[in-house]
Amino acid sequence: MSETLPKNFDPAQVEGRIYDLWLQAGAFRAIPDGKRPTYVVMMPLPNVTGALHMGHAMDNVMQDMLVRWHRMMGDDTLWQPGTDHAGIATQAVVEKRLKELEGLTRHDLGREGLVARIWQWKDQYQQRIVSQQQRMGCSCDWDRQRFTMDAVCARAVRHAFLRLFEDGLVVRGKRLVNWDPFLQTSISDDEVYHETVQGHFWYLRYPVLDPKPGEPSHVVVATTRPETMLGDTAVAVHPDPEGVFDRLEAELAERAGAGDEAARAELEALRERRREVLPLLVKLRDMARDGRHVMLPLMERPIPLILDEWAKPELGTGAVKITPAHDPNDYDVWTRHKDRIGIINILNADGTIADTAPPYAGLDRYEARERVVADLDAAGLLERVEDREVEIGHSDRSKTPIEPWLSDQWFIRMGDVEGGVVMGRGTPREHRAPGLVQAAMDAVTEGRVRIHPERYTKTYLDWLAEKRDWPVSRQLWWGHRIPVWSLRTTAGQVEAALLDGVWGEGAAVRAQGEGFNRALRGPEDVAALADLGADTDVFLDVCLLGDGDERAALLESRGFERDPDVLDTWFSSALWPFSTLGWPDPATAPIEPGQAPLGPVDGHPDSLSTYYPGSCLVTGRDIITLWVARMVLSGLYALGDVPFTDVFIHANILDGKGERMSKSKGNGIDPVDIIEGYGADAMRYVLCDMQTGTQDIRLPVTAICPACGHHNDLGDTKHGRSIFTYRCGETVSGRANGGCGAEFDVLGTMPDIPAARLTSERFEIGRAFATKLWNSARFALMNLEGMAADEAPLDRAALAVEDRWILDRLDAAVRGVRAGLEAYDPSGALQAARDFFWGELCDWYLEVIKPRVAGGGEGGETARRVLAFAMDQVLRLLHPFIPFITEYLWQELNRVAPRRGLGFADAPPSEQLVLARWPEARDALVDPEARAAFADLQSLVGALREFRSSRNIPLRQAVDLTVATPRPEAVRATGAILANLVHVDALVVTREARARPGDATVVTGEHQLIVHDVVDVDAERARLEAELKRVDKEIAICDRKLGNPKFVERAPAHVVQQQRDRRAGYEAQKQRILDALAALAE
RNA sequence: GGGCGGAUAGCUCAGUCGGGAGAGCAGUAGCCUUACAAGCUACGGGUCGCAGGUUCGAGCCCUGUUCCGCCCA
Repeated sequence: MSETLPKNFDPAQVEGRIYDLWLQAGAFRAIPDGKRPTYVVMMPLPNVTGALHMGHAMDNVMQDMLVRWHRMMGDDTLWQPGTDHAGIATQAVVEKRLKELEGLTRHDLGREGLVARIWQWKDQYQQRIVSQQQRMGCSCDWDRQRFTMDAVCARAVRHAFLRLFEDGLVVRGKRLVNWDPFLQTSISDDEVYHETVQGHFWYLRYPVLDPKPGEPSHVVVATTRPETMLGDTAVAVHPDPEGVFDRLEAELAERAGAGDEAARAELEALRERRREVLPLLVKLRDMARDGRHVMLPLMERPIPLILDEWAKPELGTGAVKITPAHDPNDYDVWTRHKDRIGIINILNADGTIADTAPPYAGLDRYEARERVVADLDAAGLLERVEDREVEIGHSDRSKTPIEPWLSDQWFIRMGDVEGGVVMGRGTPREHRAPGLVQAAMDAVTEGRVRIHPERYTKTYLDWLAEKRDWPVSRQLWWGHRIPVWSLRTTAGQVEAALLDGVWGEGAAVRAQGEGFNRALRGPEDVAALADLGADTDVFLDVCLLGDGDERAALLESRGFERDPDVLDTWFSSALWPFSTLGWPDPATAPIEPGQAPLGPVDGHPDSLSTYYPGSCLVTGRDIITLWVARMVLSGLYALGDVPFTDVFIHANILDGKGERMSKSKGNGIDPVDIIEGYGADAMRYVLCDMQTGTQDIRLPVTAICPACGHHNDLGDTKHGRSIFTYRCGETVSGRANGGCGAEFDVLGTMPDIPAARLTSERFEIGRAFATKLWNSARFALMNLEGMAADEAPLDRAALAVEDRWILDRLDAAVRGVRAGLEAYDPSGALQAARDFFWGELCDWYLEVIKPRVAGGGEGGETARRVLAFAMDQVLRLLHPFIPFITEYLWQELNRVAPRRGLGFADAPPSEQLVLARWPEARDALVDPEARAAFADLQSLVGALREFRSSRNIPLRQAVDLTVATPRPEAVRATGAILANLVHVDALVVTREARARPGDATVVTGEHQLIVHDVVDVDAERARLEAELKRVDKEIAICDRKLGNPKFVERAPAHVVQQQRDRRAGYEAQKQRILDALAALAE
């Protein structure tokens, strides 16, 4: 027996070599052949802000698992890699570094200079990301790598934008946006997070103008942001305060009547409040009806009292100040009262007060707040101040408070459009949909896109159902610049000459303004603008397709200006499933040298028609609204078809405390650290094993002290100077654990404190599994060395019962793995593979065949054939989960036993496992008889092991055994195995047997084992009596059920029968135990 | 405020059709049994969050409730 494998598996030794092998074999390349079914996964492009963390590792491993599985099933498989430019996030990171390292701002560098810097950053991180993915084993087609701002994607962006523009789906407008005064850009709702902070509620007194007798001298309004009063244009009260109180009281009374104590208390409070404020609110309502005004203090501006349901009689003072330009709700009020009230923007882009509020102009908003409060107080107009918790929206990008702000923005119309929207124009699938969002909703409700787990369908539909317009402009320099040239003018000044030379292919012209948005297709449409009235404000907007279009210069010479903004990153991400494939024309896609061609080549069809629509999108649930929905509607709009048929939502990665893992929180683990500590396969194994479909994944984080190497559980380690540093060995729980006391940092950004590597001991499970696989393969290879190279069909009649059994179990595993993968249940799939490999192949089959393979002869040869086959199948089944070690062992197996088919079950050879055929379920392997025989054997072995253990009889000490069983032939057939596994000397198998003095009796299932000459009467009696008690308990449970007439009457017959059989079995066991006790007494 | 998840062994999690609660890790005891001590064998360990209900029978179905997490407003 020669050693064919090193004794220990060293992942670092093999992973790089194996990955190179795959690359050299071109195993990951997608080459359209127009024949095989395709399987396409579009990588949720990681952004180039920074390196990948475990969350990305999860996402990538799930994709690789699916992709490798489908590749082995013979599909023409494409896993499309790439990265995202992530507008705000990346620009913010680069700007921050610029400031920190060089003390420069973006304005010092200028637009081009900053963008050049960001490209450098992108190059660096893209490389890092790709290397991380390769370390994980990702089987992407690297020859097709894309970046959302590369030439291929940029062209798609321009085409998509132009088409939307032509269709009137790109609209400009002043809208209230979430403004980040720090980054000076608007951000989407998705980029805002809310934080509850201690704030105040200021009660302000606005003097009533010319109060009549009986009227109040002031109206009191409450606000959490007093500086916004500078932009107030009205005070609103409810049009029917009595009605509101009546309705609320009725509701509460009903709940109180039903015994709800809280409702009773609320009702009391409400009645009290009604007595206090209702008369005043009624008076104010009447004053509002009368068209009365109040004086806005400090600004000395009269503003009207208006009636609007937004004013809640039950809240605050019942009267509410209206600041349309700085509050979304007030903005809505304004839209309802446009004719009577104004809208005044009091903030500059940087968060200082604008010159629309002269006394405070130039002050920062927070300084202004203090001044306004002080001035009101001095004027006797500050009634009181309450402490109060307030929710403040923060920018996820800059972590600073955002302001609702009125600004010029571009939007994509998401809702239904009169006449509908043409989807997939110019494609065979061209059709009309009511609107973009509706199309995306229909795709899911009609099952053309299926979301797994299914419950996330609701998340998707609920979000889309709001049909909100999509704000797509970002006041940034990094991104796809909006290709629109605009001229602000009036209808009377528009002349056709302005657009001379602009009409034609690749350009679209629209005129937009208050209440209109017209397509201009030629000079006659320009002339028709006259009907708007000469003084009407008009934006002439020209969208150009080409980057180098000389019409741009022409327009600029006529006073048009290019929009300075860039598109929201998600705009280009939404096109990812087809922009990467060369849409709109793969044949002319501007790919880089060395990349896979996208157009038709040598009779191969083009990539776009081959790989669109794709198959599965794999991502986390937070991306459902941001991205999945937008990809679906973009795909439908551009190509008339969905971008994928399935969406697999996987778990998020949390730390030991259940907090989401992230680099910036200091609990983020770099997958490369795990790979270096445990191996890529170990990492992948654990991630797959923990992906169960319901739970997020908790990984207790361990920091390795850079000073002494001690492992610190971050959930139980004391902080150092900051929340990102810890002290080695100092525990919160007070447990001493032998650390060195040195302080370390977990972010890697503290200049004077060494950084700790973060890891998680949870991955030991994966390493243990890899080791087990390694060792079992070593055993197999040792025994297979010198095996015949031919593949003559194996004589089925020569199969031993254990051979038939293991093949039966293998077939069950093949079915189980497939079922798990098909159900997007990686944990279940892996469990099926593991239970077979470890629990059946290693624990039983390998042990059982040892004497056969050692002894040689025909039986040994058969065992070797079955062993080779089983290992072959195990490696295939495990490959999608743990690709490196399986591929390595496959190479070894190929060397030692190149042919592994059995004749009645084939194992098609393949040089590389990555391209080997996936095992199919085979009815020929199903063998219930062998399964039953082996179940008996396992039961007997288990019983004897337990007996040996309880009586401290070591395995080296042989025993003589008589087995009494209702199936003596079957048990006799496995007798040699039994004897070998549990060291039995003389074995007798009969139908009935009686213990002799000095014997011990063990009862298991239907069998009775009599172990001879192991005299220890007291121990034996104690053991039997314990057994008797246990069996009596079981009988009692059965009796309780069977004694219940309702059970016997109503439960299904088979359940009742099962209970009776069970009772009979225990009764028989009891009798044997009693006999044994009696024999003991003799 | 609305929606979705979770709560099962010390820890991390499974639990399919409603019909005797499982795995891994940790723990205890014993094993260098000719692949594997990162292993093998055996054992101990559970009021299935709480309260009701449906049912012959509930971890599973229904209602309510507490706590935790996420999403939306």
